[in-house]
Amino acid sequence: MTSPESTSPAKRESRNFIQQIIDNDRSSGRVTSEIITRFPPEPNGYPHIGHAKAICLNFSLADEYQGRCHLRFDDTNPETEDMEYVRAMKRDINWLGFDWGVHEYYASDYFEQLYQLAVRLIQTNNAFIDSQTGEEIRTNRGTVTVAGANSPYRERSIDENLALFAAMRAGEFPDGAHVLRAKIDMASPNMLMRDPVLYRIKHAEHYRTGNDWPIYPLYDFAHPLSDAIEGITHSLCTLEFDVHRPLYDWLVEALFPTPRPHQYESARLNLDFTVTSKRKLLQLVKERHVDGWDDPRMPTISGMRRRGYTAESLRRFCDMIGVAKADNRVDMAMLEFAVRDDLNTRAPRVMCVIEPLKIVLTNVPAGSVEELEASYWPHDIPKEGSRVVPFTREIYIEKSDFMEVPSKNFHRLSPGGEVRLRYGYIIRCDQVVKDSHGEITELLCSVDLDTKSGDTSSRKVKGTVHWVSASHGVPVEVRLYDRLFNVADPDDVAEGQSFLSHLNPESVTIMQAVIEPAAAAQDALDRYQFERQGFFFLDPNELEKRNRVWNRTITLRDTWEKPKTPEMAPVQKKDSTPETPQMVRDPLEGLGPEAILRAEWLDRTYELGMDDAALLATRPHLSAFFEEASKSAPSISVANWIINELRPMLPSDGIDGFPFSAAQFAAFVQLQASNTLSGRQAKEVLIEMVASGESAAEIVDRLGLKQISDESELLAMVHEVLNAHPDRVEAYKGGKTGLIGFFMGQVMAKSSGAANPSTVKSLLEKELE
RNA sequence: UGCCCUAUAGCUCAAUUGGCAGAGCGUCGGAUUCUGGUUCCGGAGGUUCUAGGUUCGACUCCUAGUAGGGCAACCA
Repeated sequence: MTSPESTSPAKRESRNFIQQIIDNDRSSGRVTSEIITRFPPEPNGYPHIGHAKAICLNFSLADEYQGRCHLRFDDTNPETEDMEYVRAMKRDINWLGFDWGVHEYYASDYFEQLYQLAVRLIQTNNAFIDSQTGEEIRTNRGTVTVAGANSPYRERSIDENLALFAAMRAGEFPDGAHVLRAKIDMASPNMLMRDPVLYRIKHAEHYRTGNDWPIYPLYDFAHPLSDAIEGITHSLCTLEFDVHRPLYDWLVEALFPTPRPHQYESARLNLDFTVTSKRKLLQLVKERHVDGWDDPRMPTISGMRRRGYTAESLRRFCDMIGVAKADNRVDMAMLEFAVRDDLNTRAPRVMCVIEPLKIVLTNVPAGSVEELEASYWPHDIPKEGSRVVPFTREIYIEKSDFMEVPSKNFHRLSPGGEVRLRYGYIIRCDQVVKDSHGEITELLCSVDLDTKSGDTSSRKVKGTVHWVSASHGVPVEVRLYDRLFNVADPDDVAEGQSFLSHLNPESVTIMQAVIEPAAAAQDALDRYQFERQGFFFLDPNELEKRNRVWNRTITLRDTWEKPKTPEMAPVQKKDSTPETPQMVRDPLEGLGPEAILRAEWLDRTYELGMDDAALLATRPHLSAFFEEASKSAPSISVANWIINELRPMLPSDGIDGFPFSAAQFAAFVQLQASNTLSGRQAKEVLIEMVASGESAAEIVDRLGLKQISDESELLAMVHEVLNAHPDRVEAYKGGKTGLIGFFMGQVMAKSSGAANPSTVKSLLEKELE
């Protein structure tokens, strides 16, 4: 600790809250085995970007800790599930680049085991067969504000329950006749704990177990127990399952020994301009608003793959957005960045004109074909390879690269203007040819033959455009995709409206383009950047039908002439709504008459202030302790220490008693009030007192604690700290006075918290003059 | 109206657990460029939801509020 370098350790890589939990579990010994996570989809739909987040989370975490991640299909509902979805899920996880190895599981494989666990729950009187109708169960569950009522069948004998459950399993009852319920608490404020249903009768064919089972477990039963069966250590799910956690723990604790799995919840992903609810995606497909689950506009993994997104970019995106518990809505720009960044170094460049405008190069002889060499890669990407581009008298350029009346800053072609043909020559527009309607049909241009590409002495022009030979170019279909919805949050709709009303009618545009021959050849790749246009991917579905159709994966970033939104000028500050002036709150509000009297008395007698007085007045166990301790220590200090420090250390607010007497506590407060201990040391002592019940004096003695107030001793430390950080001293003198906190922290650390802070502060201020 | 979760830059997240409020994306400006791409450099952007309190020091602890989200399927 003496070397100055050691005081500024390399900045630690930031850890999300789940990584922190796992780190803790390992260092505290809660988990001694390897880390085992799981990804548990229900096979009832195609995986989408939200699944991708969960897949990346679970598999990456397992990878990071050299554990493993199971793939488990949560297939306990026979009515919605299908093998098709299992296949899609497995294919997409693999495509994303993750491998579950041999650890492929199905909740349906546990049906027998789960059944036996349910029997055990009945045997231990933790579950019963309820014969109420679904309607009755619902009404008797109560509401969020009123407690439910026990089922009349709740006290059936264990034997009767066992017999009934066996008969259910044997298929002797019709759907809905009985259910198995956990016996927990119909008055619980958590609705999930009001005797939740564990098993229901359902005579339905399951896609894997066929008609073997007339009863099926529910998620709340199957999920935690499947986790326990597989030895999952960390079971991650989305936020809305947080209310299920007590039930998860209840079941696992009732049926499994330690170590048990634990559930942790994080926020689901919301992405701008799209929807991810399974119901809505299904509706888009069924009502043919899109072309199927893998329509390139869909946020499904298969859709994004077909559009040309890469697995790497999706993984990168998931990494970028992180994991937290706050509801979120991720900016599309984040995804687009990840995609472009990956594609930039991955996709060779070719030229394709999407909206052709014919150009006749008047000084190029008809029939001449010059073969121009063109690199597949720009100068800044260290990859090799090139192709030949035919240059002929008639070529196409992009319609938008010509303006008859150029706007300011337009530096492409205009009458009399010049532009460079990429990999070719500089041309000048000599004449604009129009038809009888005044529509431009072609441009007559002349080539400056001294300006061939690669000629370093060649002069420079502002603009460079892509082009394709009219005679050698190949016609090809391209599909340009835009966002599926035209508002950021399609779910945000007025009463009676559907998210469909926000569908973007122009989310796809089909164009007949002309592409350079190299990219249309048999040995051409399936992914290119069309220069100045974007990244394109050969549609795999069309390719199977022997059609070459290019999907635009994403445009290039375009910083030219952004349409400025009208209200751009004054940056809208978020409304801080100071409309309602903060009311001066009465701390006594809501208190009973005797509590008010008591609070007023406490305030008067001890000069506590009404806030603290009210708090103590409503907590008799605290105020008794306070009054007793106040006999031998300053009352305000006692109150502050009780309210701010002691109380949060005690379980259930200290209502179950204190680990020491009020007199002992007073002695402790006195130690600090008399300046024997610094505030920091005092906190340390208090923690020890709560943990061990030792007296403050004993702890102070044992740990050798004593506040350092001696100025010369402190000054030495101050000098040491300042000398160790000349750069920061400089910064401080330059006006960065917030650094006083840094210096304070350094001195406090050096003295192990023993330094008298006010003395240190004044010394520091004096030294830094 | 009960219980639970959440709130830090425009967006998504950090802040070594009480000690310099930072990063990526976006945005704006400049340099480079035969892609208005890329790359490089720089700037702006903060009442850490609010109001009190504890502390030498609070995003972090205490009190009271506010706002958003979740929970009352025999779905997952």
